[in-house]
Amino acid sequence: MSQELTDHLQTNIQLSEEDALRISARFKVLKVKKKFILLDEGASCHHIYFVSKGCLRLYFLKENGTEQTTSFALERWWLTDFTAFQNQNNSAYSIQAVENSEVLSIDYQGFENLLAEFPILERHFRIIHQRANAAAQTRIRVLYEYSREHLYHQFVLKYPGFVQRVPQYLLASFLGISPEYLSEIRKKTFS
Amino acid sequence: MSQELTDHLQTNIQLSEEDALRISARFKVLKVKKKFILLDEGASCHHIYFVSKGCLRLYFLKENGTEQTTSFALERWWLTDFTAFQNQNNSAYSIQAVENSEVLSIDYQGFENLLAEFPILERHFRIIHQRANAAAQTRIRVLYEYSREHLYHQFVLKYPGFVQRVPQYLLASFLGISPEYLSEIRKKTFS
DNA sequence: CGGATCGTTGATCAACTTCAACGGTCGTGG
DNA sequence: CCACGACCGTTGAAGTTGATCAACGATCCG
Repeated sequence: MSQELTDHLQTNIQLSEEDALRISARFKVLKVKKKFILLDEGASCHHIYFVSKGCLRLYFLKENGTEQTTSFALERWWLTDFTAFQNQNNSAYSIQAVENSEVLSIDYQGFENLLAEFPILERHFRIIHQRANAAAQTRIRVLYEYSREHLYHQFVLKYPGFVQRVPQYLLASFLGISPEYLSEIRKKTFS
Repeated sequence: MSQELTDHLQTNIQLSEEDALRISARFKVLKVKKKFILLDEGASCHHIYFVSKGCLRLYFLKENGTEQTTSFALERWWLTDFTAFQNQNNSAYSIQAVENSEVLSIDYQGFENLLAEFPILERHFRIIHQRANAAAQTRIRVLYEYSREHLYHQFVLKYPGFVQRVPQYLLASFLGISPEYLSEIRKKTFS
């Protein structure tokens, strides 16, 4: 039973406390330590995850062997490899805990059942996904619009607290730059 | 009344022909010529668009004055600046017809009313948006994973017919490269 | 036919990567 | 609690990728 999930469920729709609890009970609670791997690239992706505490990251292995982080998920974010989840095939990404975290998970069938039993949730997830889409549009835009250096400065301005929470090499990976270059950028900034 | 829309609406949900027609009737039909601008950057974004025939593009103006295309929408795709649409404020993008097109549009309030009257549509759009999210995840991934040159080759392989439909400078813009560099890539390819 | 737009070419330049090396720090086992 | 090793961040040199600018040829359309 997670307070974060029941709160979250009630943000977009009218849902009784009872129903919120009944829904919340369908999720499995995972308490994971920093660096724990929830989903391994190549494994079948049956679950969707909700972060109730902590932080996860989604990443994959590039041809040159380095890890490329494509997203972080903080409290109250949903995360999975949506392509694999929908099509019920193997994941092209891994998911790892960046901090000690509490994560709720539900598998594909459980999720479908939930939507069938509580059709009001269709609206909730329609809104969640529509917003995620808006965010993705913006994300793609800034990748086109700005230099990597500018991207770093923007990120620090936008998420000042978050920069402290992740090691620098993960931030570099997320921004799509080498740790060395990020180091150079930071040096420039402070001098 | 658009055959494309009624067909599209019936792909994810059970919907009677009558209801499909009744829904479809709420959309305004726009027949636009190539290069016609449906939405102008900075204008208020009240509508969401469904492409029934032809092709649209979403783009914005970069600081250096060049246009950056971030997506194309082909038949049966939904398109808008989702951030602006949701929040009912001004658009950060423009939308232009790439070819002579037929487009259906509905404004924010009309869309909300439709969802209220036909709640089954929540499911339809939940699925549409979930899929769009999966696509965005993949899009972001390839932007990180591959060189611009590789991106071009992949694109040609994946959408061989589409490359013929758009002028080369728009393709370059979408790939995030200069027309000159695209020209160079093509030269290398054929020699 | 004439003008504007589009694609190409080559030269120079900026952004960012790669590699190798070094110093600091953190956590773990003795 | 200390010592050691692994990992992390930094530095500098050399190399790549792709942008920018200017000029020219081709093509499309009125």
